[in-house]
Amino acid sequence: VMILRSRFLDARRKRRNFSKQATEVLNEYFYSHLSNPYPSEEAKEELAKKGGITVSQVSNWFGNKRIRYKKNMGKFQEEANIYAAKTAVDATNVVAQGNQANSPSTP
Amino acid sequence: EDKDPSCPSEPCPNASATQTFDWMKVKRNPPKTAKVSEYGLLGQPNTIRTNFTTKQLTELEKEFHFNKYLTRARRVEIAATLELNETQVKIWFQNRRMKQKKREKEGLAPAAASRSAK
DNA sequence: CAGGCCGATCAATCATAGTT
DNA sequence: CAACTATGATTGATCGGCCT
Repeated sequence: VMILRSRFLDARRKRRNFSKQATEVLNEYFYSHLSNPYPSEEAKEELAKKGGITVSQVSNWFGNKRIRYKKNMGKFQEEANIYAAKTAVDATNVVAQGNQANSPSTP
Repeated sequence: EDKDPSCPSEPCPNASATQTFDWMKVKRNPPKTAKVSEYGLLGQPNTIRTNFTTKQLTELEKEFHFNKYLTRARRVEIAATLELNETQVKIWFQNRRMKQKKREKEGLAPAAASRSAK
């Protein structure tokens, strides 16, 4: 019951915020898949590559993002709109029809 | 205690643009680590995750290096020695193995990257 | 059918980086 | 510079699936 908070005084926690681009890539995926923000292992690898971080970091990011998002959805509305608009630009190519397919490469 | 944690008495009028998907409603059951027989009666169930002491972690770590997998007998023994549930010991080993695997994986990928750089 | 393991995830918390 | 917030990582424990 003592102050055994010395659980891990390890210096392994030299956190460094992700690069702007990494966050960009992650948020883009998150908000464009808001209905199911659970990237597959393959998707995580790709996100990791694009963001210049590790797969574990991608997993951590999504884990934290999901929990924090649902914890306080209101706080993310603004962010959601920003990225929603971003991904929308990608579809403005074919303004002729409302194509819902958002998976460029799906055999 | 049968109540609906979400929207007590209204069909949830999805406010703005973004709606509420299933994953946002996911709720985990509270840890059953609680032991009604320990303090006399319920009241303060260990609703939170138990914090292992440094001593317990040290012992578990030692055992892990001895054997990555537990035996029923070993488990009972360790649980008794460390004053933990057999389940807690079991779970610790499972998590530990996953952690080990993760570390190995992370320990190889960077190696391959530095290989080309050198 | 019960019990253990895996892989993924949750959820709470720690410790620090970045803001105000 | 202190106080507060945002964020990455850690970890005990849960969930679903598979195997024995």
